[in-house]
Amino acid sequence: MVSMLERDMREKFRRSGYTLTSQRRAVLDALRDCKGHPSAEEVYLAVKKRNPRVALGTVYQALSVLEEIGLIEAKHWSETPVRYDLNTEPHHDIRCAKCGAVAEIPGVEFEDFASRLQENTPYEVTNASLVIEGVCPACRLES
Amino acid sequence: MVSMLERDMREKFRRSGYTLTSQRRAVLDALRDCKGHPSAEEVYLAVKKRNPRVALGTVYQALSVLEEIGLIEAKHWSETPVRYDLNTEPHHDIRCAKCGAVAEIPGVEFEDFASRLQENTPYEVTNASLVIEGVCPACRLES
DNA sequence: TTCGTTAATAATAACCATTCCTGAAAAAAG
DNA sequence: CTTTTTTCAGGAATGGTTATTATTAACGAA
Repeated sequence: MVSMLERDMREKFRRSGYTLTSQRRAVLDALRDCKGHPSAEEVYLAVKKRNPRVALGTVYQALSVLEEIGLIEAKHWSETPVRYDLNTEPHHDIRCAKCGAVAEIPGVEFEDFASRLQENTPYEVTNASLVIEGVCPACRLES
Repeated sequence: MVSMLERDMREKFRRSGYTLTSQRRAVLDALRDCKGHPSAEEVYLAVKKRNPRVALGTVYQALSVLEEIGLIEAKHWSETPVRYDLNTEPHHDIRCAKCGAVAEIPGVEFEDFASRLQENTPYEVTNASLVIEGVCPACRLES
């Protein structure tokens, strides 16, 4: 059985004109396995376990392509580095300002809000993402 | 007449324990004059016109302090560098992905949405900002 | 298939926004 | 005024990301 994700991936590559190389697939696989929100460096390390010859620059380029065709999403929290996330169900991520732990926030409908943005600007809204920061329960106990 | 902003500024400095130095004031003034959303470098250049001896590092440190005490807001768009904004009325900024022009989007109530976030996560939400990107009318005509 | 063309990769150097470090200066406290 | 603490200027260092270049792989046409 071919997964939903698998078909979506092939379709998006086909439409974009980019080729689905083994490196790009490896980056996608790494993001799928790694449940968290890895940085480019972390993705690089994960990919390297399978294929030691891959270069960090290739991972950056792959992440950029995957984001462009909408398979993944880049989260620009106030701290560097940028972290990446599979672009699956609509959800929001909150990041602990102390320990960096990332959790998802479900059940908050953002799409209505986003569409109302479009009604209030002459710009063509291409991307509206929510960057949420907070303190996780564990870190709250410590302080 | 002492402006609202002036009083707010003094109050926030008093409460924070930081000293209101001429450099920090100059950075705040630069942000007030510069209607756009300047980068640290741009703020540095503006400040330097008045006081050529100021260092770039000082501007970074001042921006960091001003953000910490809530006088300004840092906008982390997907493109570096970080851009800064006076923290006045609640509003959202949209940034053109092509030319970088920034415009405000009014009349979209975000606070209700943000407070609902808190109900859906065990994290203590400290900051929720909206990062919106799009294409401005001028750039849309060109393409 | 084979040739020619284009796209993608590996390796590494370069870039640049930001942070760190040091001694000097200024401000606050006593 | 003296001591203590904070802030600053100048510059070096850091680190995430991008650019460069030669090589390799994928694609298309004959």
